[in-house]
Amino acid sequence: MGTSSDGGRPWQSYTTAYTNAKAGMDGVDKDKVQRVVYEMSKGSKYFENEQRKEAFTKQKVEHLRAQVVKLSEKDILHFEMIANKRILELEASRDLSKIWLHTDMDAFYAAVETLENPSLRGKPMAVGGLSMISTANYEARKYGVRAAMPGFIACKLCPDLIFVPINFEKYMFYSELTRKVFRRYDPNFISTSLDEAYLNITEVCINQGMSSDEVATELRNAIFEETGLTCSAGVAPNQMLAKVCSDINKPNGQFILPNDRKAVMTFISSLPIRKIGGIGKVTEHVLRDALGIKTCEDMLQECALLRALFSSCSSDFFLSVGLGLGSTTTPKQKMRKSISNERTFRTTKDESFLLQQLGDIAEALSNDMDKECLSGRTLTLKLKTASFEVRTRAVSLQKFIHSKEDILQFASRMLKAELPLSLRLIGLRMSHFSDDKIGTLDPMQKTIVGFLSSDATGLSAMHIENKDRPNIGDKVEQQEVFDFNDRQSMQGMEVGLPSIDDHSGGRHDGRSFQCESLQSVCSDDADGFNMNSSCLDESKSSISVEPNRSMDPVGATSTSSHKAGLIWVDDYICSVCGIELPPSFIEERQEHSDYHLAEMLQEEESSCSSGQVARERYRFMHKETQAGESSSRKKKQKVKHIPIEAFFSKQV
DNA sequence: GGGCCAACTCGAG
DNA sequence: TTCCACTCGAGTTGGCCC
Repeated sequence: MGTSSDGGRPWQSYTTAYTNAKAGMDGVDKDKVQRVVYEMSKGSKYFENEQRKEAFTKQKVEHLRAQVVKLSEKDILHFEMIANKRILELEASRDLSKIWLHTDMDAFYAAVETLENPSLRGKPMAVGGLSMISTANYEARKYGVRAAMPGFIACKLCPDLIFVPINFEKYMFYSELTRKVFRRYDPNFISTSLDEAYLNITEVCINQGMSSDEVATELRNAIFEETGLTCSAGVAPNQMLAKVCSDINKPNGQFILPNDRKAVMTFISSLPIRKIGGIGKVTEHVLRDALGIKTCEDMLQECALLRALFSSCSSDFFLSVGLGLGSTTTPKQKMRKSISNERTFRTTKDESFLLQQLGDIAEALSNDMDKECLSGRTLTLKLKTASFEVRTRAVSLQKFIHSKEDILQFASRMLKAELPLSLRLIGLRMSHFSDDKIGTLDPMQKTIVGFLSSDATGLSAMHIENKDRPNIGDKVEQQEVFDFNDRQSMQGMEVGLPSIDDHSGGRHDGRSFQCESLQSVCSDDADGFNMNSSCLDESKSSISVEPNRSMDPVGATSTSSHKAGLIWVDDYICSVCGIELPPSFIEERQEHSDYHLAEMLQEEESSCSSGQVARERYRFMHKETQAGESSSRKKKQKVKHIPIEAFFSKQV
């Protein structure tokens, strides 16, 4: 982003959610749009935050590249064999018997506003405000104006742009009209938003003796007659492809992909991965720059790398994309999982103002919950600082709440624990709803939180007011001493293979563990949060060691190889747990061996009366290898399995 | 080993 | 002059506990 390598055109590398092409933007001078966006953004806090985020993505890319370099030819062949086997399995699951139709209303909000106010017709118009645009009509898109773009930037691109405020009631009314039409074709249609839906039109095609092309035309005509609005449609053998197809002939058009394997594979071969739902800016960047994957076909070409570097569920998703596979079933009715309310305001550190905002948000959230008869027990506070850094703090309660008073009580505690802080956004989210809607069940009856808590008011997992000593639940306070960005930047790399970079003991919770153990190690210090680093390192393993005991390193090493009994079956598979690691991943294999050694020592410890020898041996080995922290990750990877249908948002 | 938890990222519309 | 939203779902992690 704006480096010396950009040839004096730094805006070309500044990409946002709104600098990519969208329907109706084919003739737009992309370079000009990017330059304007860049010029209006550079130097701002927002811009700086975007730079930080991009730096983290680049770290991910570099990490993956390093892993690729380490793979030997033998490794590649090995993973290619596994990937090819998986491709055959996925291919066998291909279902070409269903016909799915995806509809997408054309510039929905803008079209509704124009329908109700015809004087807007033919003029560039956007729904939203100076801070953010929700959608823009096709006249505005010719200037590069589009959804998710700040209004003040849109004004620069199109000085004559007309702004219309959002009116959700109107959009919901028209959305319901479209749904009445959808029901005629598929009573169980899947609505993904006010203006999009998936319909299984298999039966309609068979029963009415119509082609999918004819059904799509008829449906679009019906929607126009009922609403006066146009929409686009895509037809394909599955939902993923139908969604891609509906974008091809936008606006007011349709595209039919036949239920034929050859047609699907031809269609998918040159399709950019960014067109696939679930692959966004970050994933595209990582796959392109680390593995050279640009099209869906590339996913199959690089199947060995995908299998080697990502978890099985991630690589399954990528391979499915390469094969043009997607969901062909209608899921059961989904229940709401959370409800939230947030608002942005002018950056301030005025405590009374922030608490006033919090009260308003709590009231709005409570009203929204009452409308849906919801009552929840997990309350999450979201904060956005002046530098656009987002923080969240959550509390799980002993009772289900929904009233403004209850919400505000717990939200205020969390907010006050963070102040003083300069903020630009506050949000509240409620989750873990009661089954009986607004109810009085005791949710903590079988949970450990209630066991830990002595707080009769309901605050259990947090101990905000207790600043005197560290506590397992003191996540809010411990956050203060932890640079979460550093940790988070590496988080996405920990897929498929254990990370060699992370010996820190984990994230915030890892630190909280360290702080807790310091209570015994550094008991002289009244304030558990001001430990120096050496003290933290010392406490890492949370073991107190008697100084006079000694350990024979040779003996310890031989125990490692002998008693853990770890061999690599077929050069790749751990004989103890079955996890797969290529021979060239020397450090990772060493970590893995250490993990099993630690396991073995733990067993030894439990059968030994004092356990001291085993602990010291472990401590010695741990220090020698600088490893052992990623062991639980390996365990998780081994057992984790997510069905392909459920995996529609990837993790990288 | 598995469920739960808190804090976080990513993506969508 | 104005200066980058809001809502929701789904995934990850390490730690805790039974």
